Formats: sequence, structure tokens, C-alpha cells
Amino acid sequence: MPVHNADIAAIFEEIADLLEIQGANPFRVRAYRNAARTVGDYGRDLAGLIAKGQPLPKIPGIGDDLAGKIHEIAATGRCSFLERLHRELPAAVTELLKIPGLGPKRVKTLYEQLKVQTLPELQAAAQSGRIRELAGFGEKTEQHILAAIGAQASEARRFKRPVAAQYAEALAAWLAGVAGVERVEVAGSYRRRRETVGDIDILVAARSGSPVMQRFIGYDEVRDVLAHGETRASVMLKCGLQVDLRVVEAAAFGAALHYFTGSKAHNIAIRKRAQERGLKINEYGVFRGENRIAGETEDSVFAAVGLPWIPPELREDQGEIEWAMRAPLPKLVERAELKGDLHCHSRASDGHASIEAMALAAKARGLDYLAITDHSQRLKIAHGLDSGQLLRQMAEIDRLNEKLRGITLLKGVEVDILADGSLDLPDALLGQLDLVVGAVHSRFDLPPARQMKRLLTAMDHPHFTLLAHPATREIDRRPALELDWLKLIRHARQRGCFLELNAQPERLDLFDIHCRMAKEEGVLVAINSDAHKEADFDCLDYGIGQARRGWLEAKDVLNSRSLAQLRPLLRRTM
DNA sequence: GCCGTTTTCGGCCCGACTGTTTTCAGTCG
Repeated sequence: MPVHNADIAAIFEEIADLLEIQGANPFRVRAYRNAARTVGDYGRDLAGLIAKGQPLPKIPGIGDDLAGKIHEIAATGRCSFLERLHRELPAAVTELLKIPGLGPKRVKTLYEQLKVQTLPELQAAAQSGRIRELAGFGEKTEQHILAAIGAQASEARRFKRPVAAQYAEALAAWLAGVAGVERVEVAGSYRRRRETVGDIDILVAARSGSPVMQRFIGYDEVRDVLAHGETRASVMLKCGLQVDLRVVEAAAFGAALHYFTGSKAHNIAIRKRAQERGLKINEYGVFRGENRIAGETEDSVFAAVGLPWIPPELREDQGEIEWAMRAPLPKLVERAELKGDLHCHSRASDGHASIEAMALAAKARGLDYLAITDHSQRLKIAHGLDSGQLLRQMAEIDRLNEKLRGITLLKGVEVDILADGSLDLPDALLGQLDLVVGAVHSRFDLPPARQMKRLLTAMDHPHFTLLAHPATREIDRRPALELDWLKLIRHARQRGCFLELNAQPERLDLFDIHCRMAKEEGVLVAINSDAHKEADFDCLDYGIGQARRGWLEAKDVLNSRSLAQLRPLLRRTM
């Protein structure tokens, strides 16, 4: 049973929960939480490194003790320290922390006073009125607990970007129209362009006396008001999405925007930096003693701690601060820099538009070239093309290229990578195409070693160009393949092929950390729409967001090349 | 538990809102 970074992170997170309930030193608790996040986001498989006998890399926040625990978990899958904690406190109590309003102190009280360990026990205690009897608890708390247990199953989820955008943008536009409102910005993980968002954070600059707070909690889509004060409010929308609003004066907008954009880890790192310089940062500005020295713009906040403005997509405390101290930050790729799209479908397989219609739609969105990559024969459900059908399509593309102006079509295919790594169409045919996009659409359950072999074998094929949606994950539906990413990326470099970042918002595959790994290893990434209809080209924007989170610049992106620059790259020489 | 250009000990980010309290602890972001 392989140990993943996520498994190590989960153990550290559980240790942090249990220590917190025990009332341990809060900074010790934080050390475990930081370590959980650092390990969970770490780009390389730590247990894999250890298994190969390599030393653990020096990771900030991981000292001798935690490194020792990582070694133990990697070797045994267990952590004796966690097991010791379990002997003192049942594992189930950490579940109680998931109830909003219940933190470590209250969970400890519930366990010690009422012997409550599980959610059903908590519910029973609340229903029988025993919770309100406890010191520090009351009737309202008991009611909230009952309501939260009822809501928990249905609403503990994250929202994909298109859904979040729909609500966030509409609400932001509505707030912008309220009297006295000067600026509105959607902050939080949405602004950092994370692939999913747990809630929406909206920041408003308003003149004093603006009714914006009242208008917010009275918004049509609001189901519950969770909290509201003078400057801050939280609501639950009917769709189950939580929205937090913060209102500040214009002079503090930059500081507040930085604060509410996060991430939390980035903010902590920036504040520590401020502290080292004798400054204090809060959402109202940067202060030296009583004097506010910055805060109107984000630029001014960063400048106050000796840094350039850092793009929101990089604010994860994943080295962006250290990088900015010693070198210019990357100039992250923008949508306008994409010159073409190397993966889309037509009506010939499972698309909904003709090749010509797709070409015109791509041209209308500023693209200069478009590869038609319908599915191959094995994918029956998508009406995959056999050799004869693909040959006829190639002839059709030749005819269209004579007719079309301002866009060039490339002949391609999204060929199935079969379980043994072979490709689903004959070599002679693949060799006639401009590019071969290979993809896994079946046998996601192969053992990791065989899955890895499958992909490496496919890349060894002389005509293989580009690996589509490499992890094959679909958000909330299908987990990512367990791959040795560094090995895969280095193999791609060696074989002269490329990786796709599939821009469909339910895929967003490559992951951000693997984009960054590809960049570091010198493997170009193609940001592709995988469009099945004309409007899908707009998905490229989601791909750009993910690419930016992966530190990619235009030079790291295959389809930022002009067609003339691209053609030689597609021609395999090995 | 981590960490070091004021430190190997003594720090560790900061403020708003709620509910239970009569001045604040707990929770959250």
C-alpha cells in the first residue's frame, strides 16, 4: 500500500486536531498544520524518495522531529505518536470539529462532560437538551449544533469555477450598484483562480453610511444570514454557497484586498516579514506604531515589506516570497498569448459542430490555428473514427484549409492509449497527421506501476506528440491516476513530446504543481480547450488560470508559439 | 514543533462576530 503525501498530511492534520482538543501549545498545533499543508502540496512523492534511499529534501517547517515522523509513516504507513494520542482521546472526536461553531475547547468539554464522541451522539445530546446545561453553552448554541448536523451531509462541498463565477459575478455586479459603493472585488480563492472554491469572499469599498451591508443580507438568493456586523457579514445562498462580505473605506482597500485574497499561509508569511521590519499588517493597512504607512493599494502593501506586487495565483506560500526577494517573478501567461488550440472535437465523433464551424469559432476568439482531434475507433461511446473515416476527415481538412482565411486547421486525432500502451490506430496513418494527441479513456484501475508503464510506452511511439489530460481526473467524479510525475515529465522531455493542460473546468488536468514541475524540467505544456462545441473555446480561460497557478509563462506554453514556430516542434525526430 | 542579520531560548499573524456573559472566551476567516 503506497503512502502518498496526502496520507502523511492527513496524519499530521489529525495529530493537530487531537493536540488542540487536548489543549496543547497552540504553536505546536500550528507546526503540525503547517507541515500537513506543506507536505500535502509538495510536488514530489516523499515516500517514493525515501523508498529509493534518497534523503528527505530540506522543507521549510519540517524539522528533525517531523522528518522522523515522515520516515516512520513512509516506512510503515502508521505513526506511533498518533496511535498514542488515540489511546488518550478517541479518533472520532475530531469529526466534531467539522461542525461550525465547535472548536477544540467545546469539543473537549463535550467529550469530558457528556462523553460525546461521534456526530450521532452529539445530535442525541443536543436533542435531549443536555448541551445547554454546560457552562459556556446555551440554548442557541444547542440549536446551531442541531442545524449544522442536519446541513452537514448536503453542503460540505466545494464548487467548480463556472458555478462559483455565476454567483460571484452576479452578486458583485449587484453590490456595485448600491449607493455609496466605490469598488467591488471578488477576493479569496476565487481571485487566486483555484480550480474549486469553498466559499466566495467579496470586498467592498464604500463611503460611510452606505446601505451596502443591508442590501447584501437582503439579496434575493440569500437563504440564511449566518452573521452580520458593521463591517462583515456571512450569508448562505439558496444553492448552498457561502458568501462573506467585508466592507472597508477606500483608503484601506489594498490592504483588505491583500488580506482577503489570501492564501492564509501567504498572509502569515507576509505578516511575519512585516513583523521582522517592526511593522504590523492588518486588513486596514501597514502600520509602524500608530502610523499607517501603506494600504490604499496592494502595491503599497507589498512595497512596505520590500516586495514587488505578487500575482494572486502565486500567493500560496510556495516559494513566491523567497523568489520575489531575489529575482523578478515570472510574467505569467495570459489568454491573449495563446495562438492556437491543439485539442478539439467535431460532429464526426462526439462534438456538436462541424469542423468549419469550430474553425470559425476559434478564429473569432483570436486563434490562428486549431487542431481537429476527434476520438479514435476504440471509444465507441464517442463514435470514435476508424482509419477510413479519419482519412476522409484529413481530406476534408485539406479542402477547408484552401477555403478558410485567418485560421489554419491541423490534422490530428485524440487516439486512445490502450492498456498495454499501444495506440488505437495504425502507425502508417498516425504518421500522416500533423499531431497525435494520446489519451487514456479506459482501465483507470490498472496498478500504478502498469499505468505508468502504459503511458511511458505510449510516449515511446514515434508519432506520439501530446499526452492529453494526463491525470485523467474529473473533479468530484474520478480521482487522478497515481503516477510518478517527475519520471513521466522527464520521459516526455527525453522523447520530445508534450503534456496537455486540459482547460475543461471539470478536468483542469495537469494540476498546478505538475505544470510547475514541467516548467522546471523544460517540458512545454499545451493549454487546450478540448472543445466539443463552439462556446467551449471560452474554457481556455480556466486553463490559463490553472497555468498561472503553475507559474507558467508564455515561453513554457506550446500553443503560445506561432504556427511557423510550432510545426518543427510537432515533428518528432526520435 | 520550528526557527534565528537583535535570538540556540523565547518567540510564533490579526481582528470581527456570537453567545454567554456582565467583561470575555471561543470560533472563524
